[in-house]
Amino acid sequence: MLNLRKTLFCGQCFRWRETAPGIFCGTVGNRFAVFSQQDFPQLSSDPFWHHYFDLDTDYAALNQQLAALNSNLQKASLHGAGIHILRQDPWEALCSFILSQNNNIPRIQGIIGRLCGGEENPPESYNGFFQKAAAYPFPRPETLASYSVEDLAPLRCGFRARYILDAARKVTDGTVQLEKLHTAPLEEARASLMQIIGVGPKVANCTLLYGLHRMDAFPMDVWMKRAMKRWFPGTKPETFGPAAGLAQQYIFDFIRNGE
DNA sequence: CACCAGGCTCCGA
DNA sequence: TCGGAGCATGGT
Repeated sequence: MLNLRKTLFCGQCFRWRETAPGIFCGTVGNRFAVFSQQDFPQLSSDPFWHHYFDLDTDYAALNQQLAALNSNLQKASLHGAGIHILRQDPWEALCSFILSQNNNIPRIQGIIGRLCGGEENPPESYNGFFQKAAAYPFPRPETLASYSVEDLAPLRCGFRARYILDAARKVTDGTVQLEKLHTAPLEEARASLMQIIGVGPKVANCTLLYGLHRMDAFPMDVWMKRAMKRWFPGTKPETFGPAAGLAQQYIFDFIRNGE
């Protein structure tokens, strides 16, 4: 059973807000939504949200596979049960994780909110719940490609501004073809993304996992290195198999909220 | 005031 | 190829 709060706030996406206890507001594509946990399973009948929340994937089966590999991973997967890997827009995921580097989640949310315009232009209210969830679509790469670093100054994203612009240009001119990365070999897809200034292995892997639903991608960072050393000494990411990305998300969530 | 934040680039050995 | 400073900004 999908857990909305865990799924939306485990660090895989940045445009949702819990505007009141149990009330989640966010924008996906050009749809602004207000959900609560009770909206499931009714939500699953809507094809758009069904796809976004990845309701066709058998997470129970994946959990069992992961839990069987290692007792520590079993703990992490129990703690993370209910997390789904969202099917986010590749471009939005790429931008989000470029902005996430050397940054923290609240500030990432703020920057992305400003990038989408919702922080400066909030609708008057939405069922009384609206606070600062950005009810505006994520800007397209063609739009951002026409901007300059100075134009992005109001975002206050610092040195990441030129990275965003380089990403926008390379996606717009076809240097990086995001849709092709769905089926490209993992290493090839990673190398393609790393043509972008400011995109290293971590950002590339996060883009693949969260933006292209490449469950085989394993974002390795300082957190994960620490976790691997502590809980899985001598283990390599490949050990986690085709659901390595999901394992990574469980472990990340476990470090943040469990442990 | 120091330190940190889901890293990456650049530079020097 | 490897290690470490520097990077802009905001929060604690």
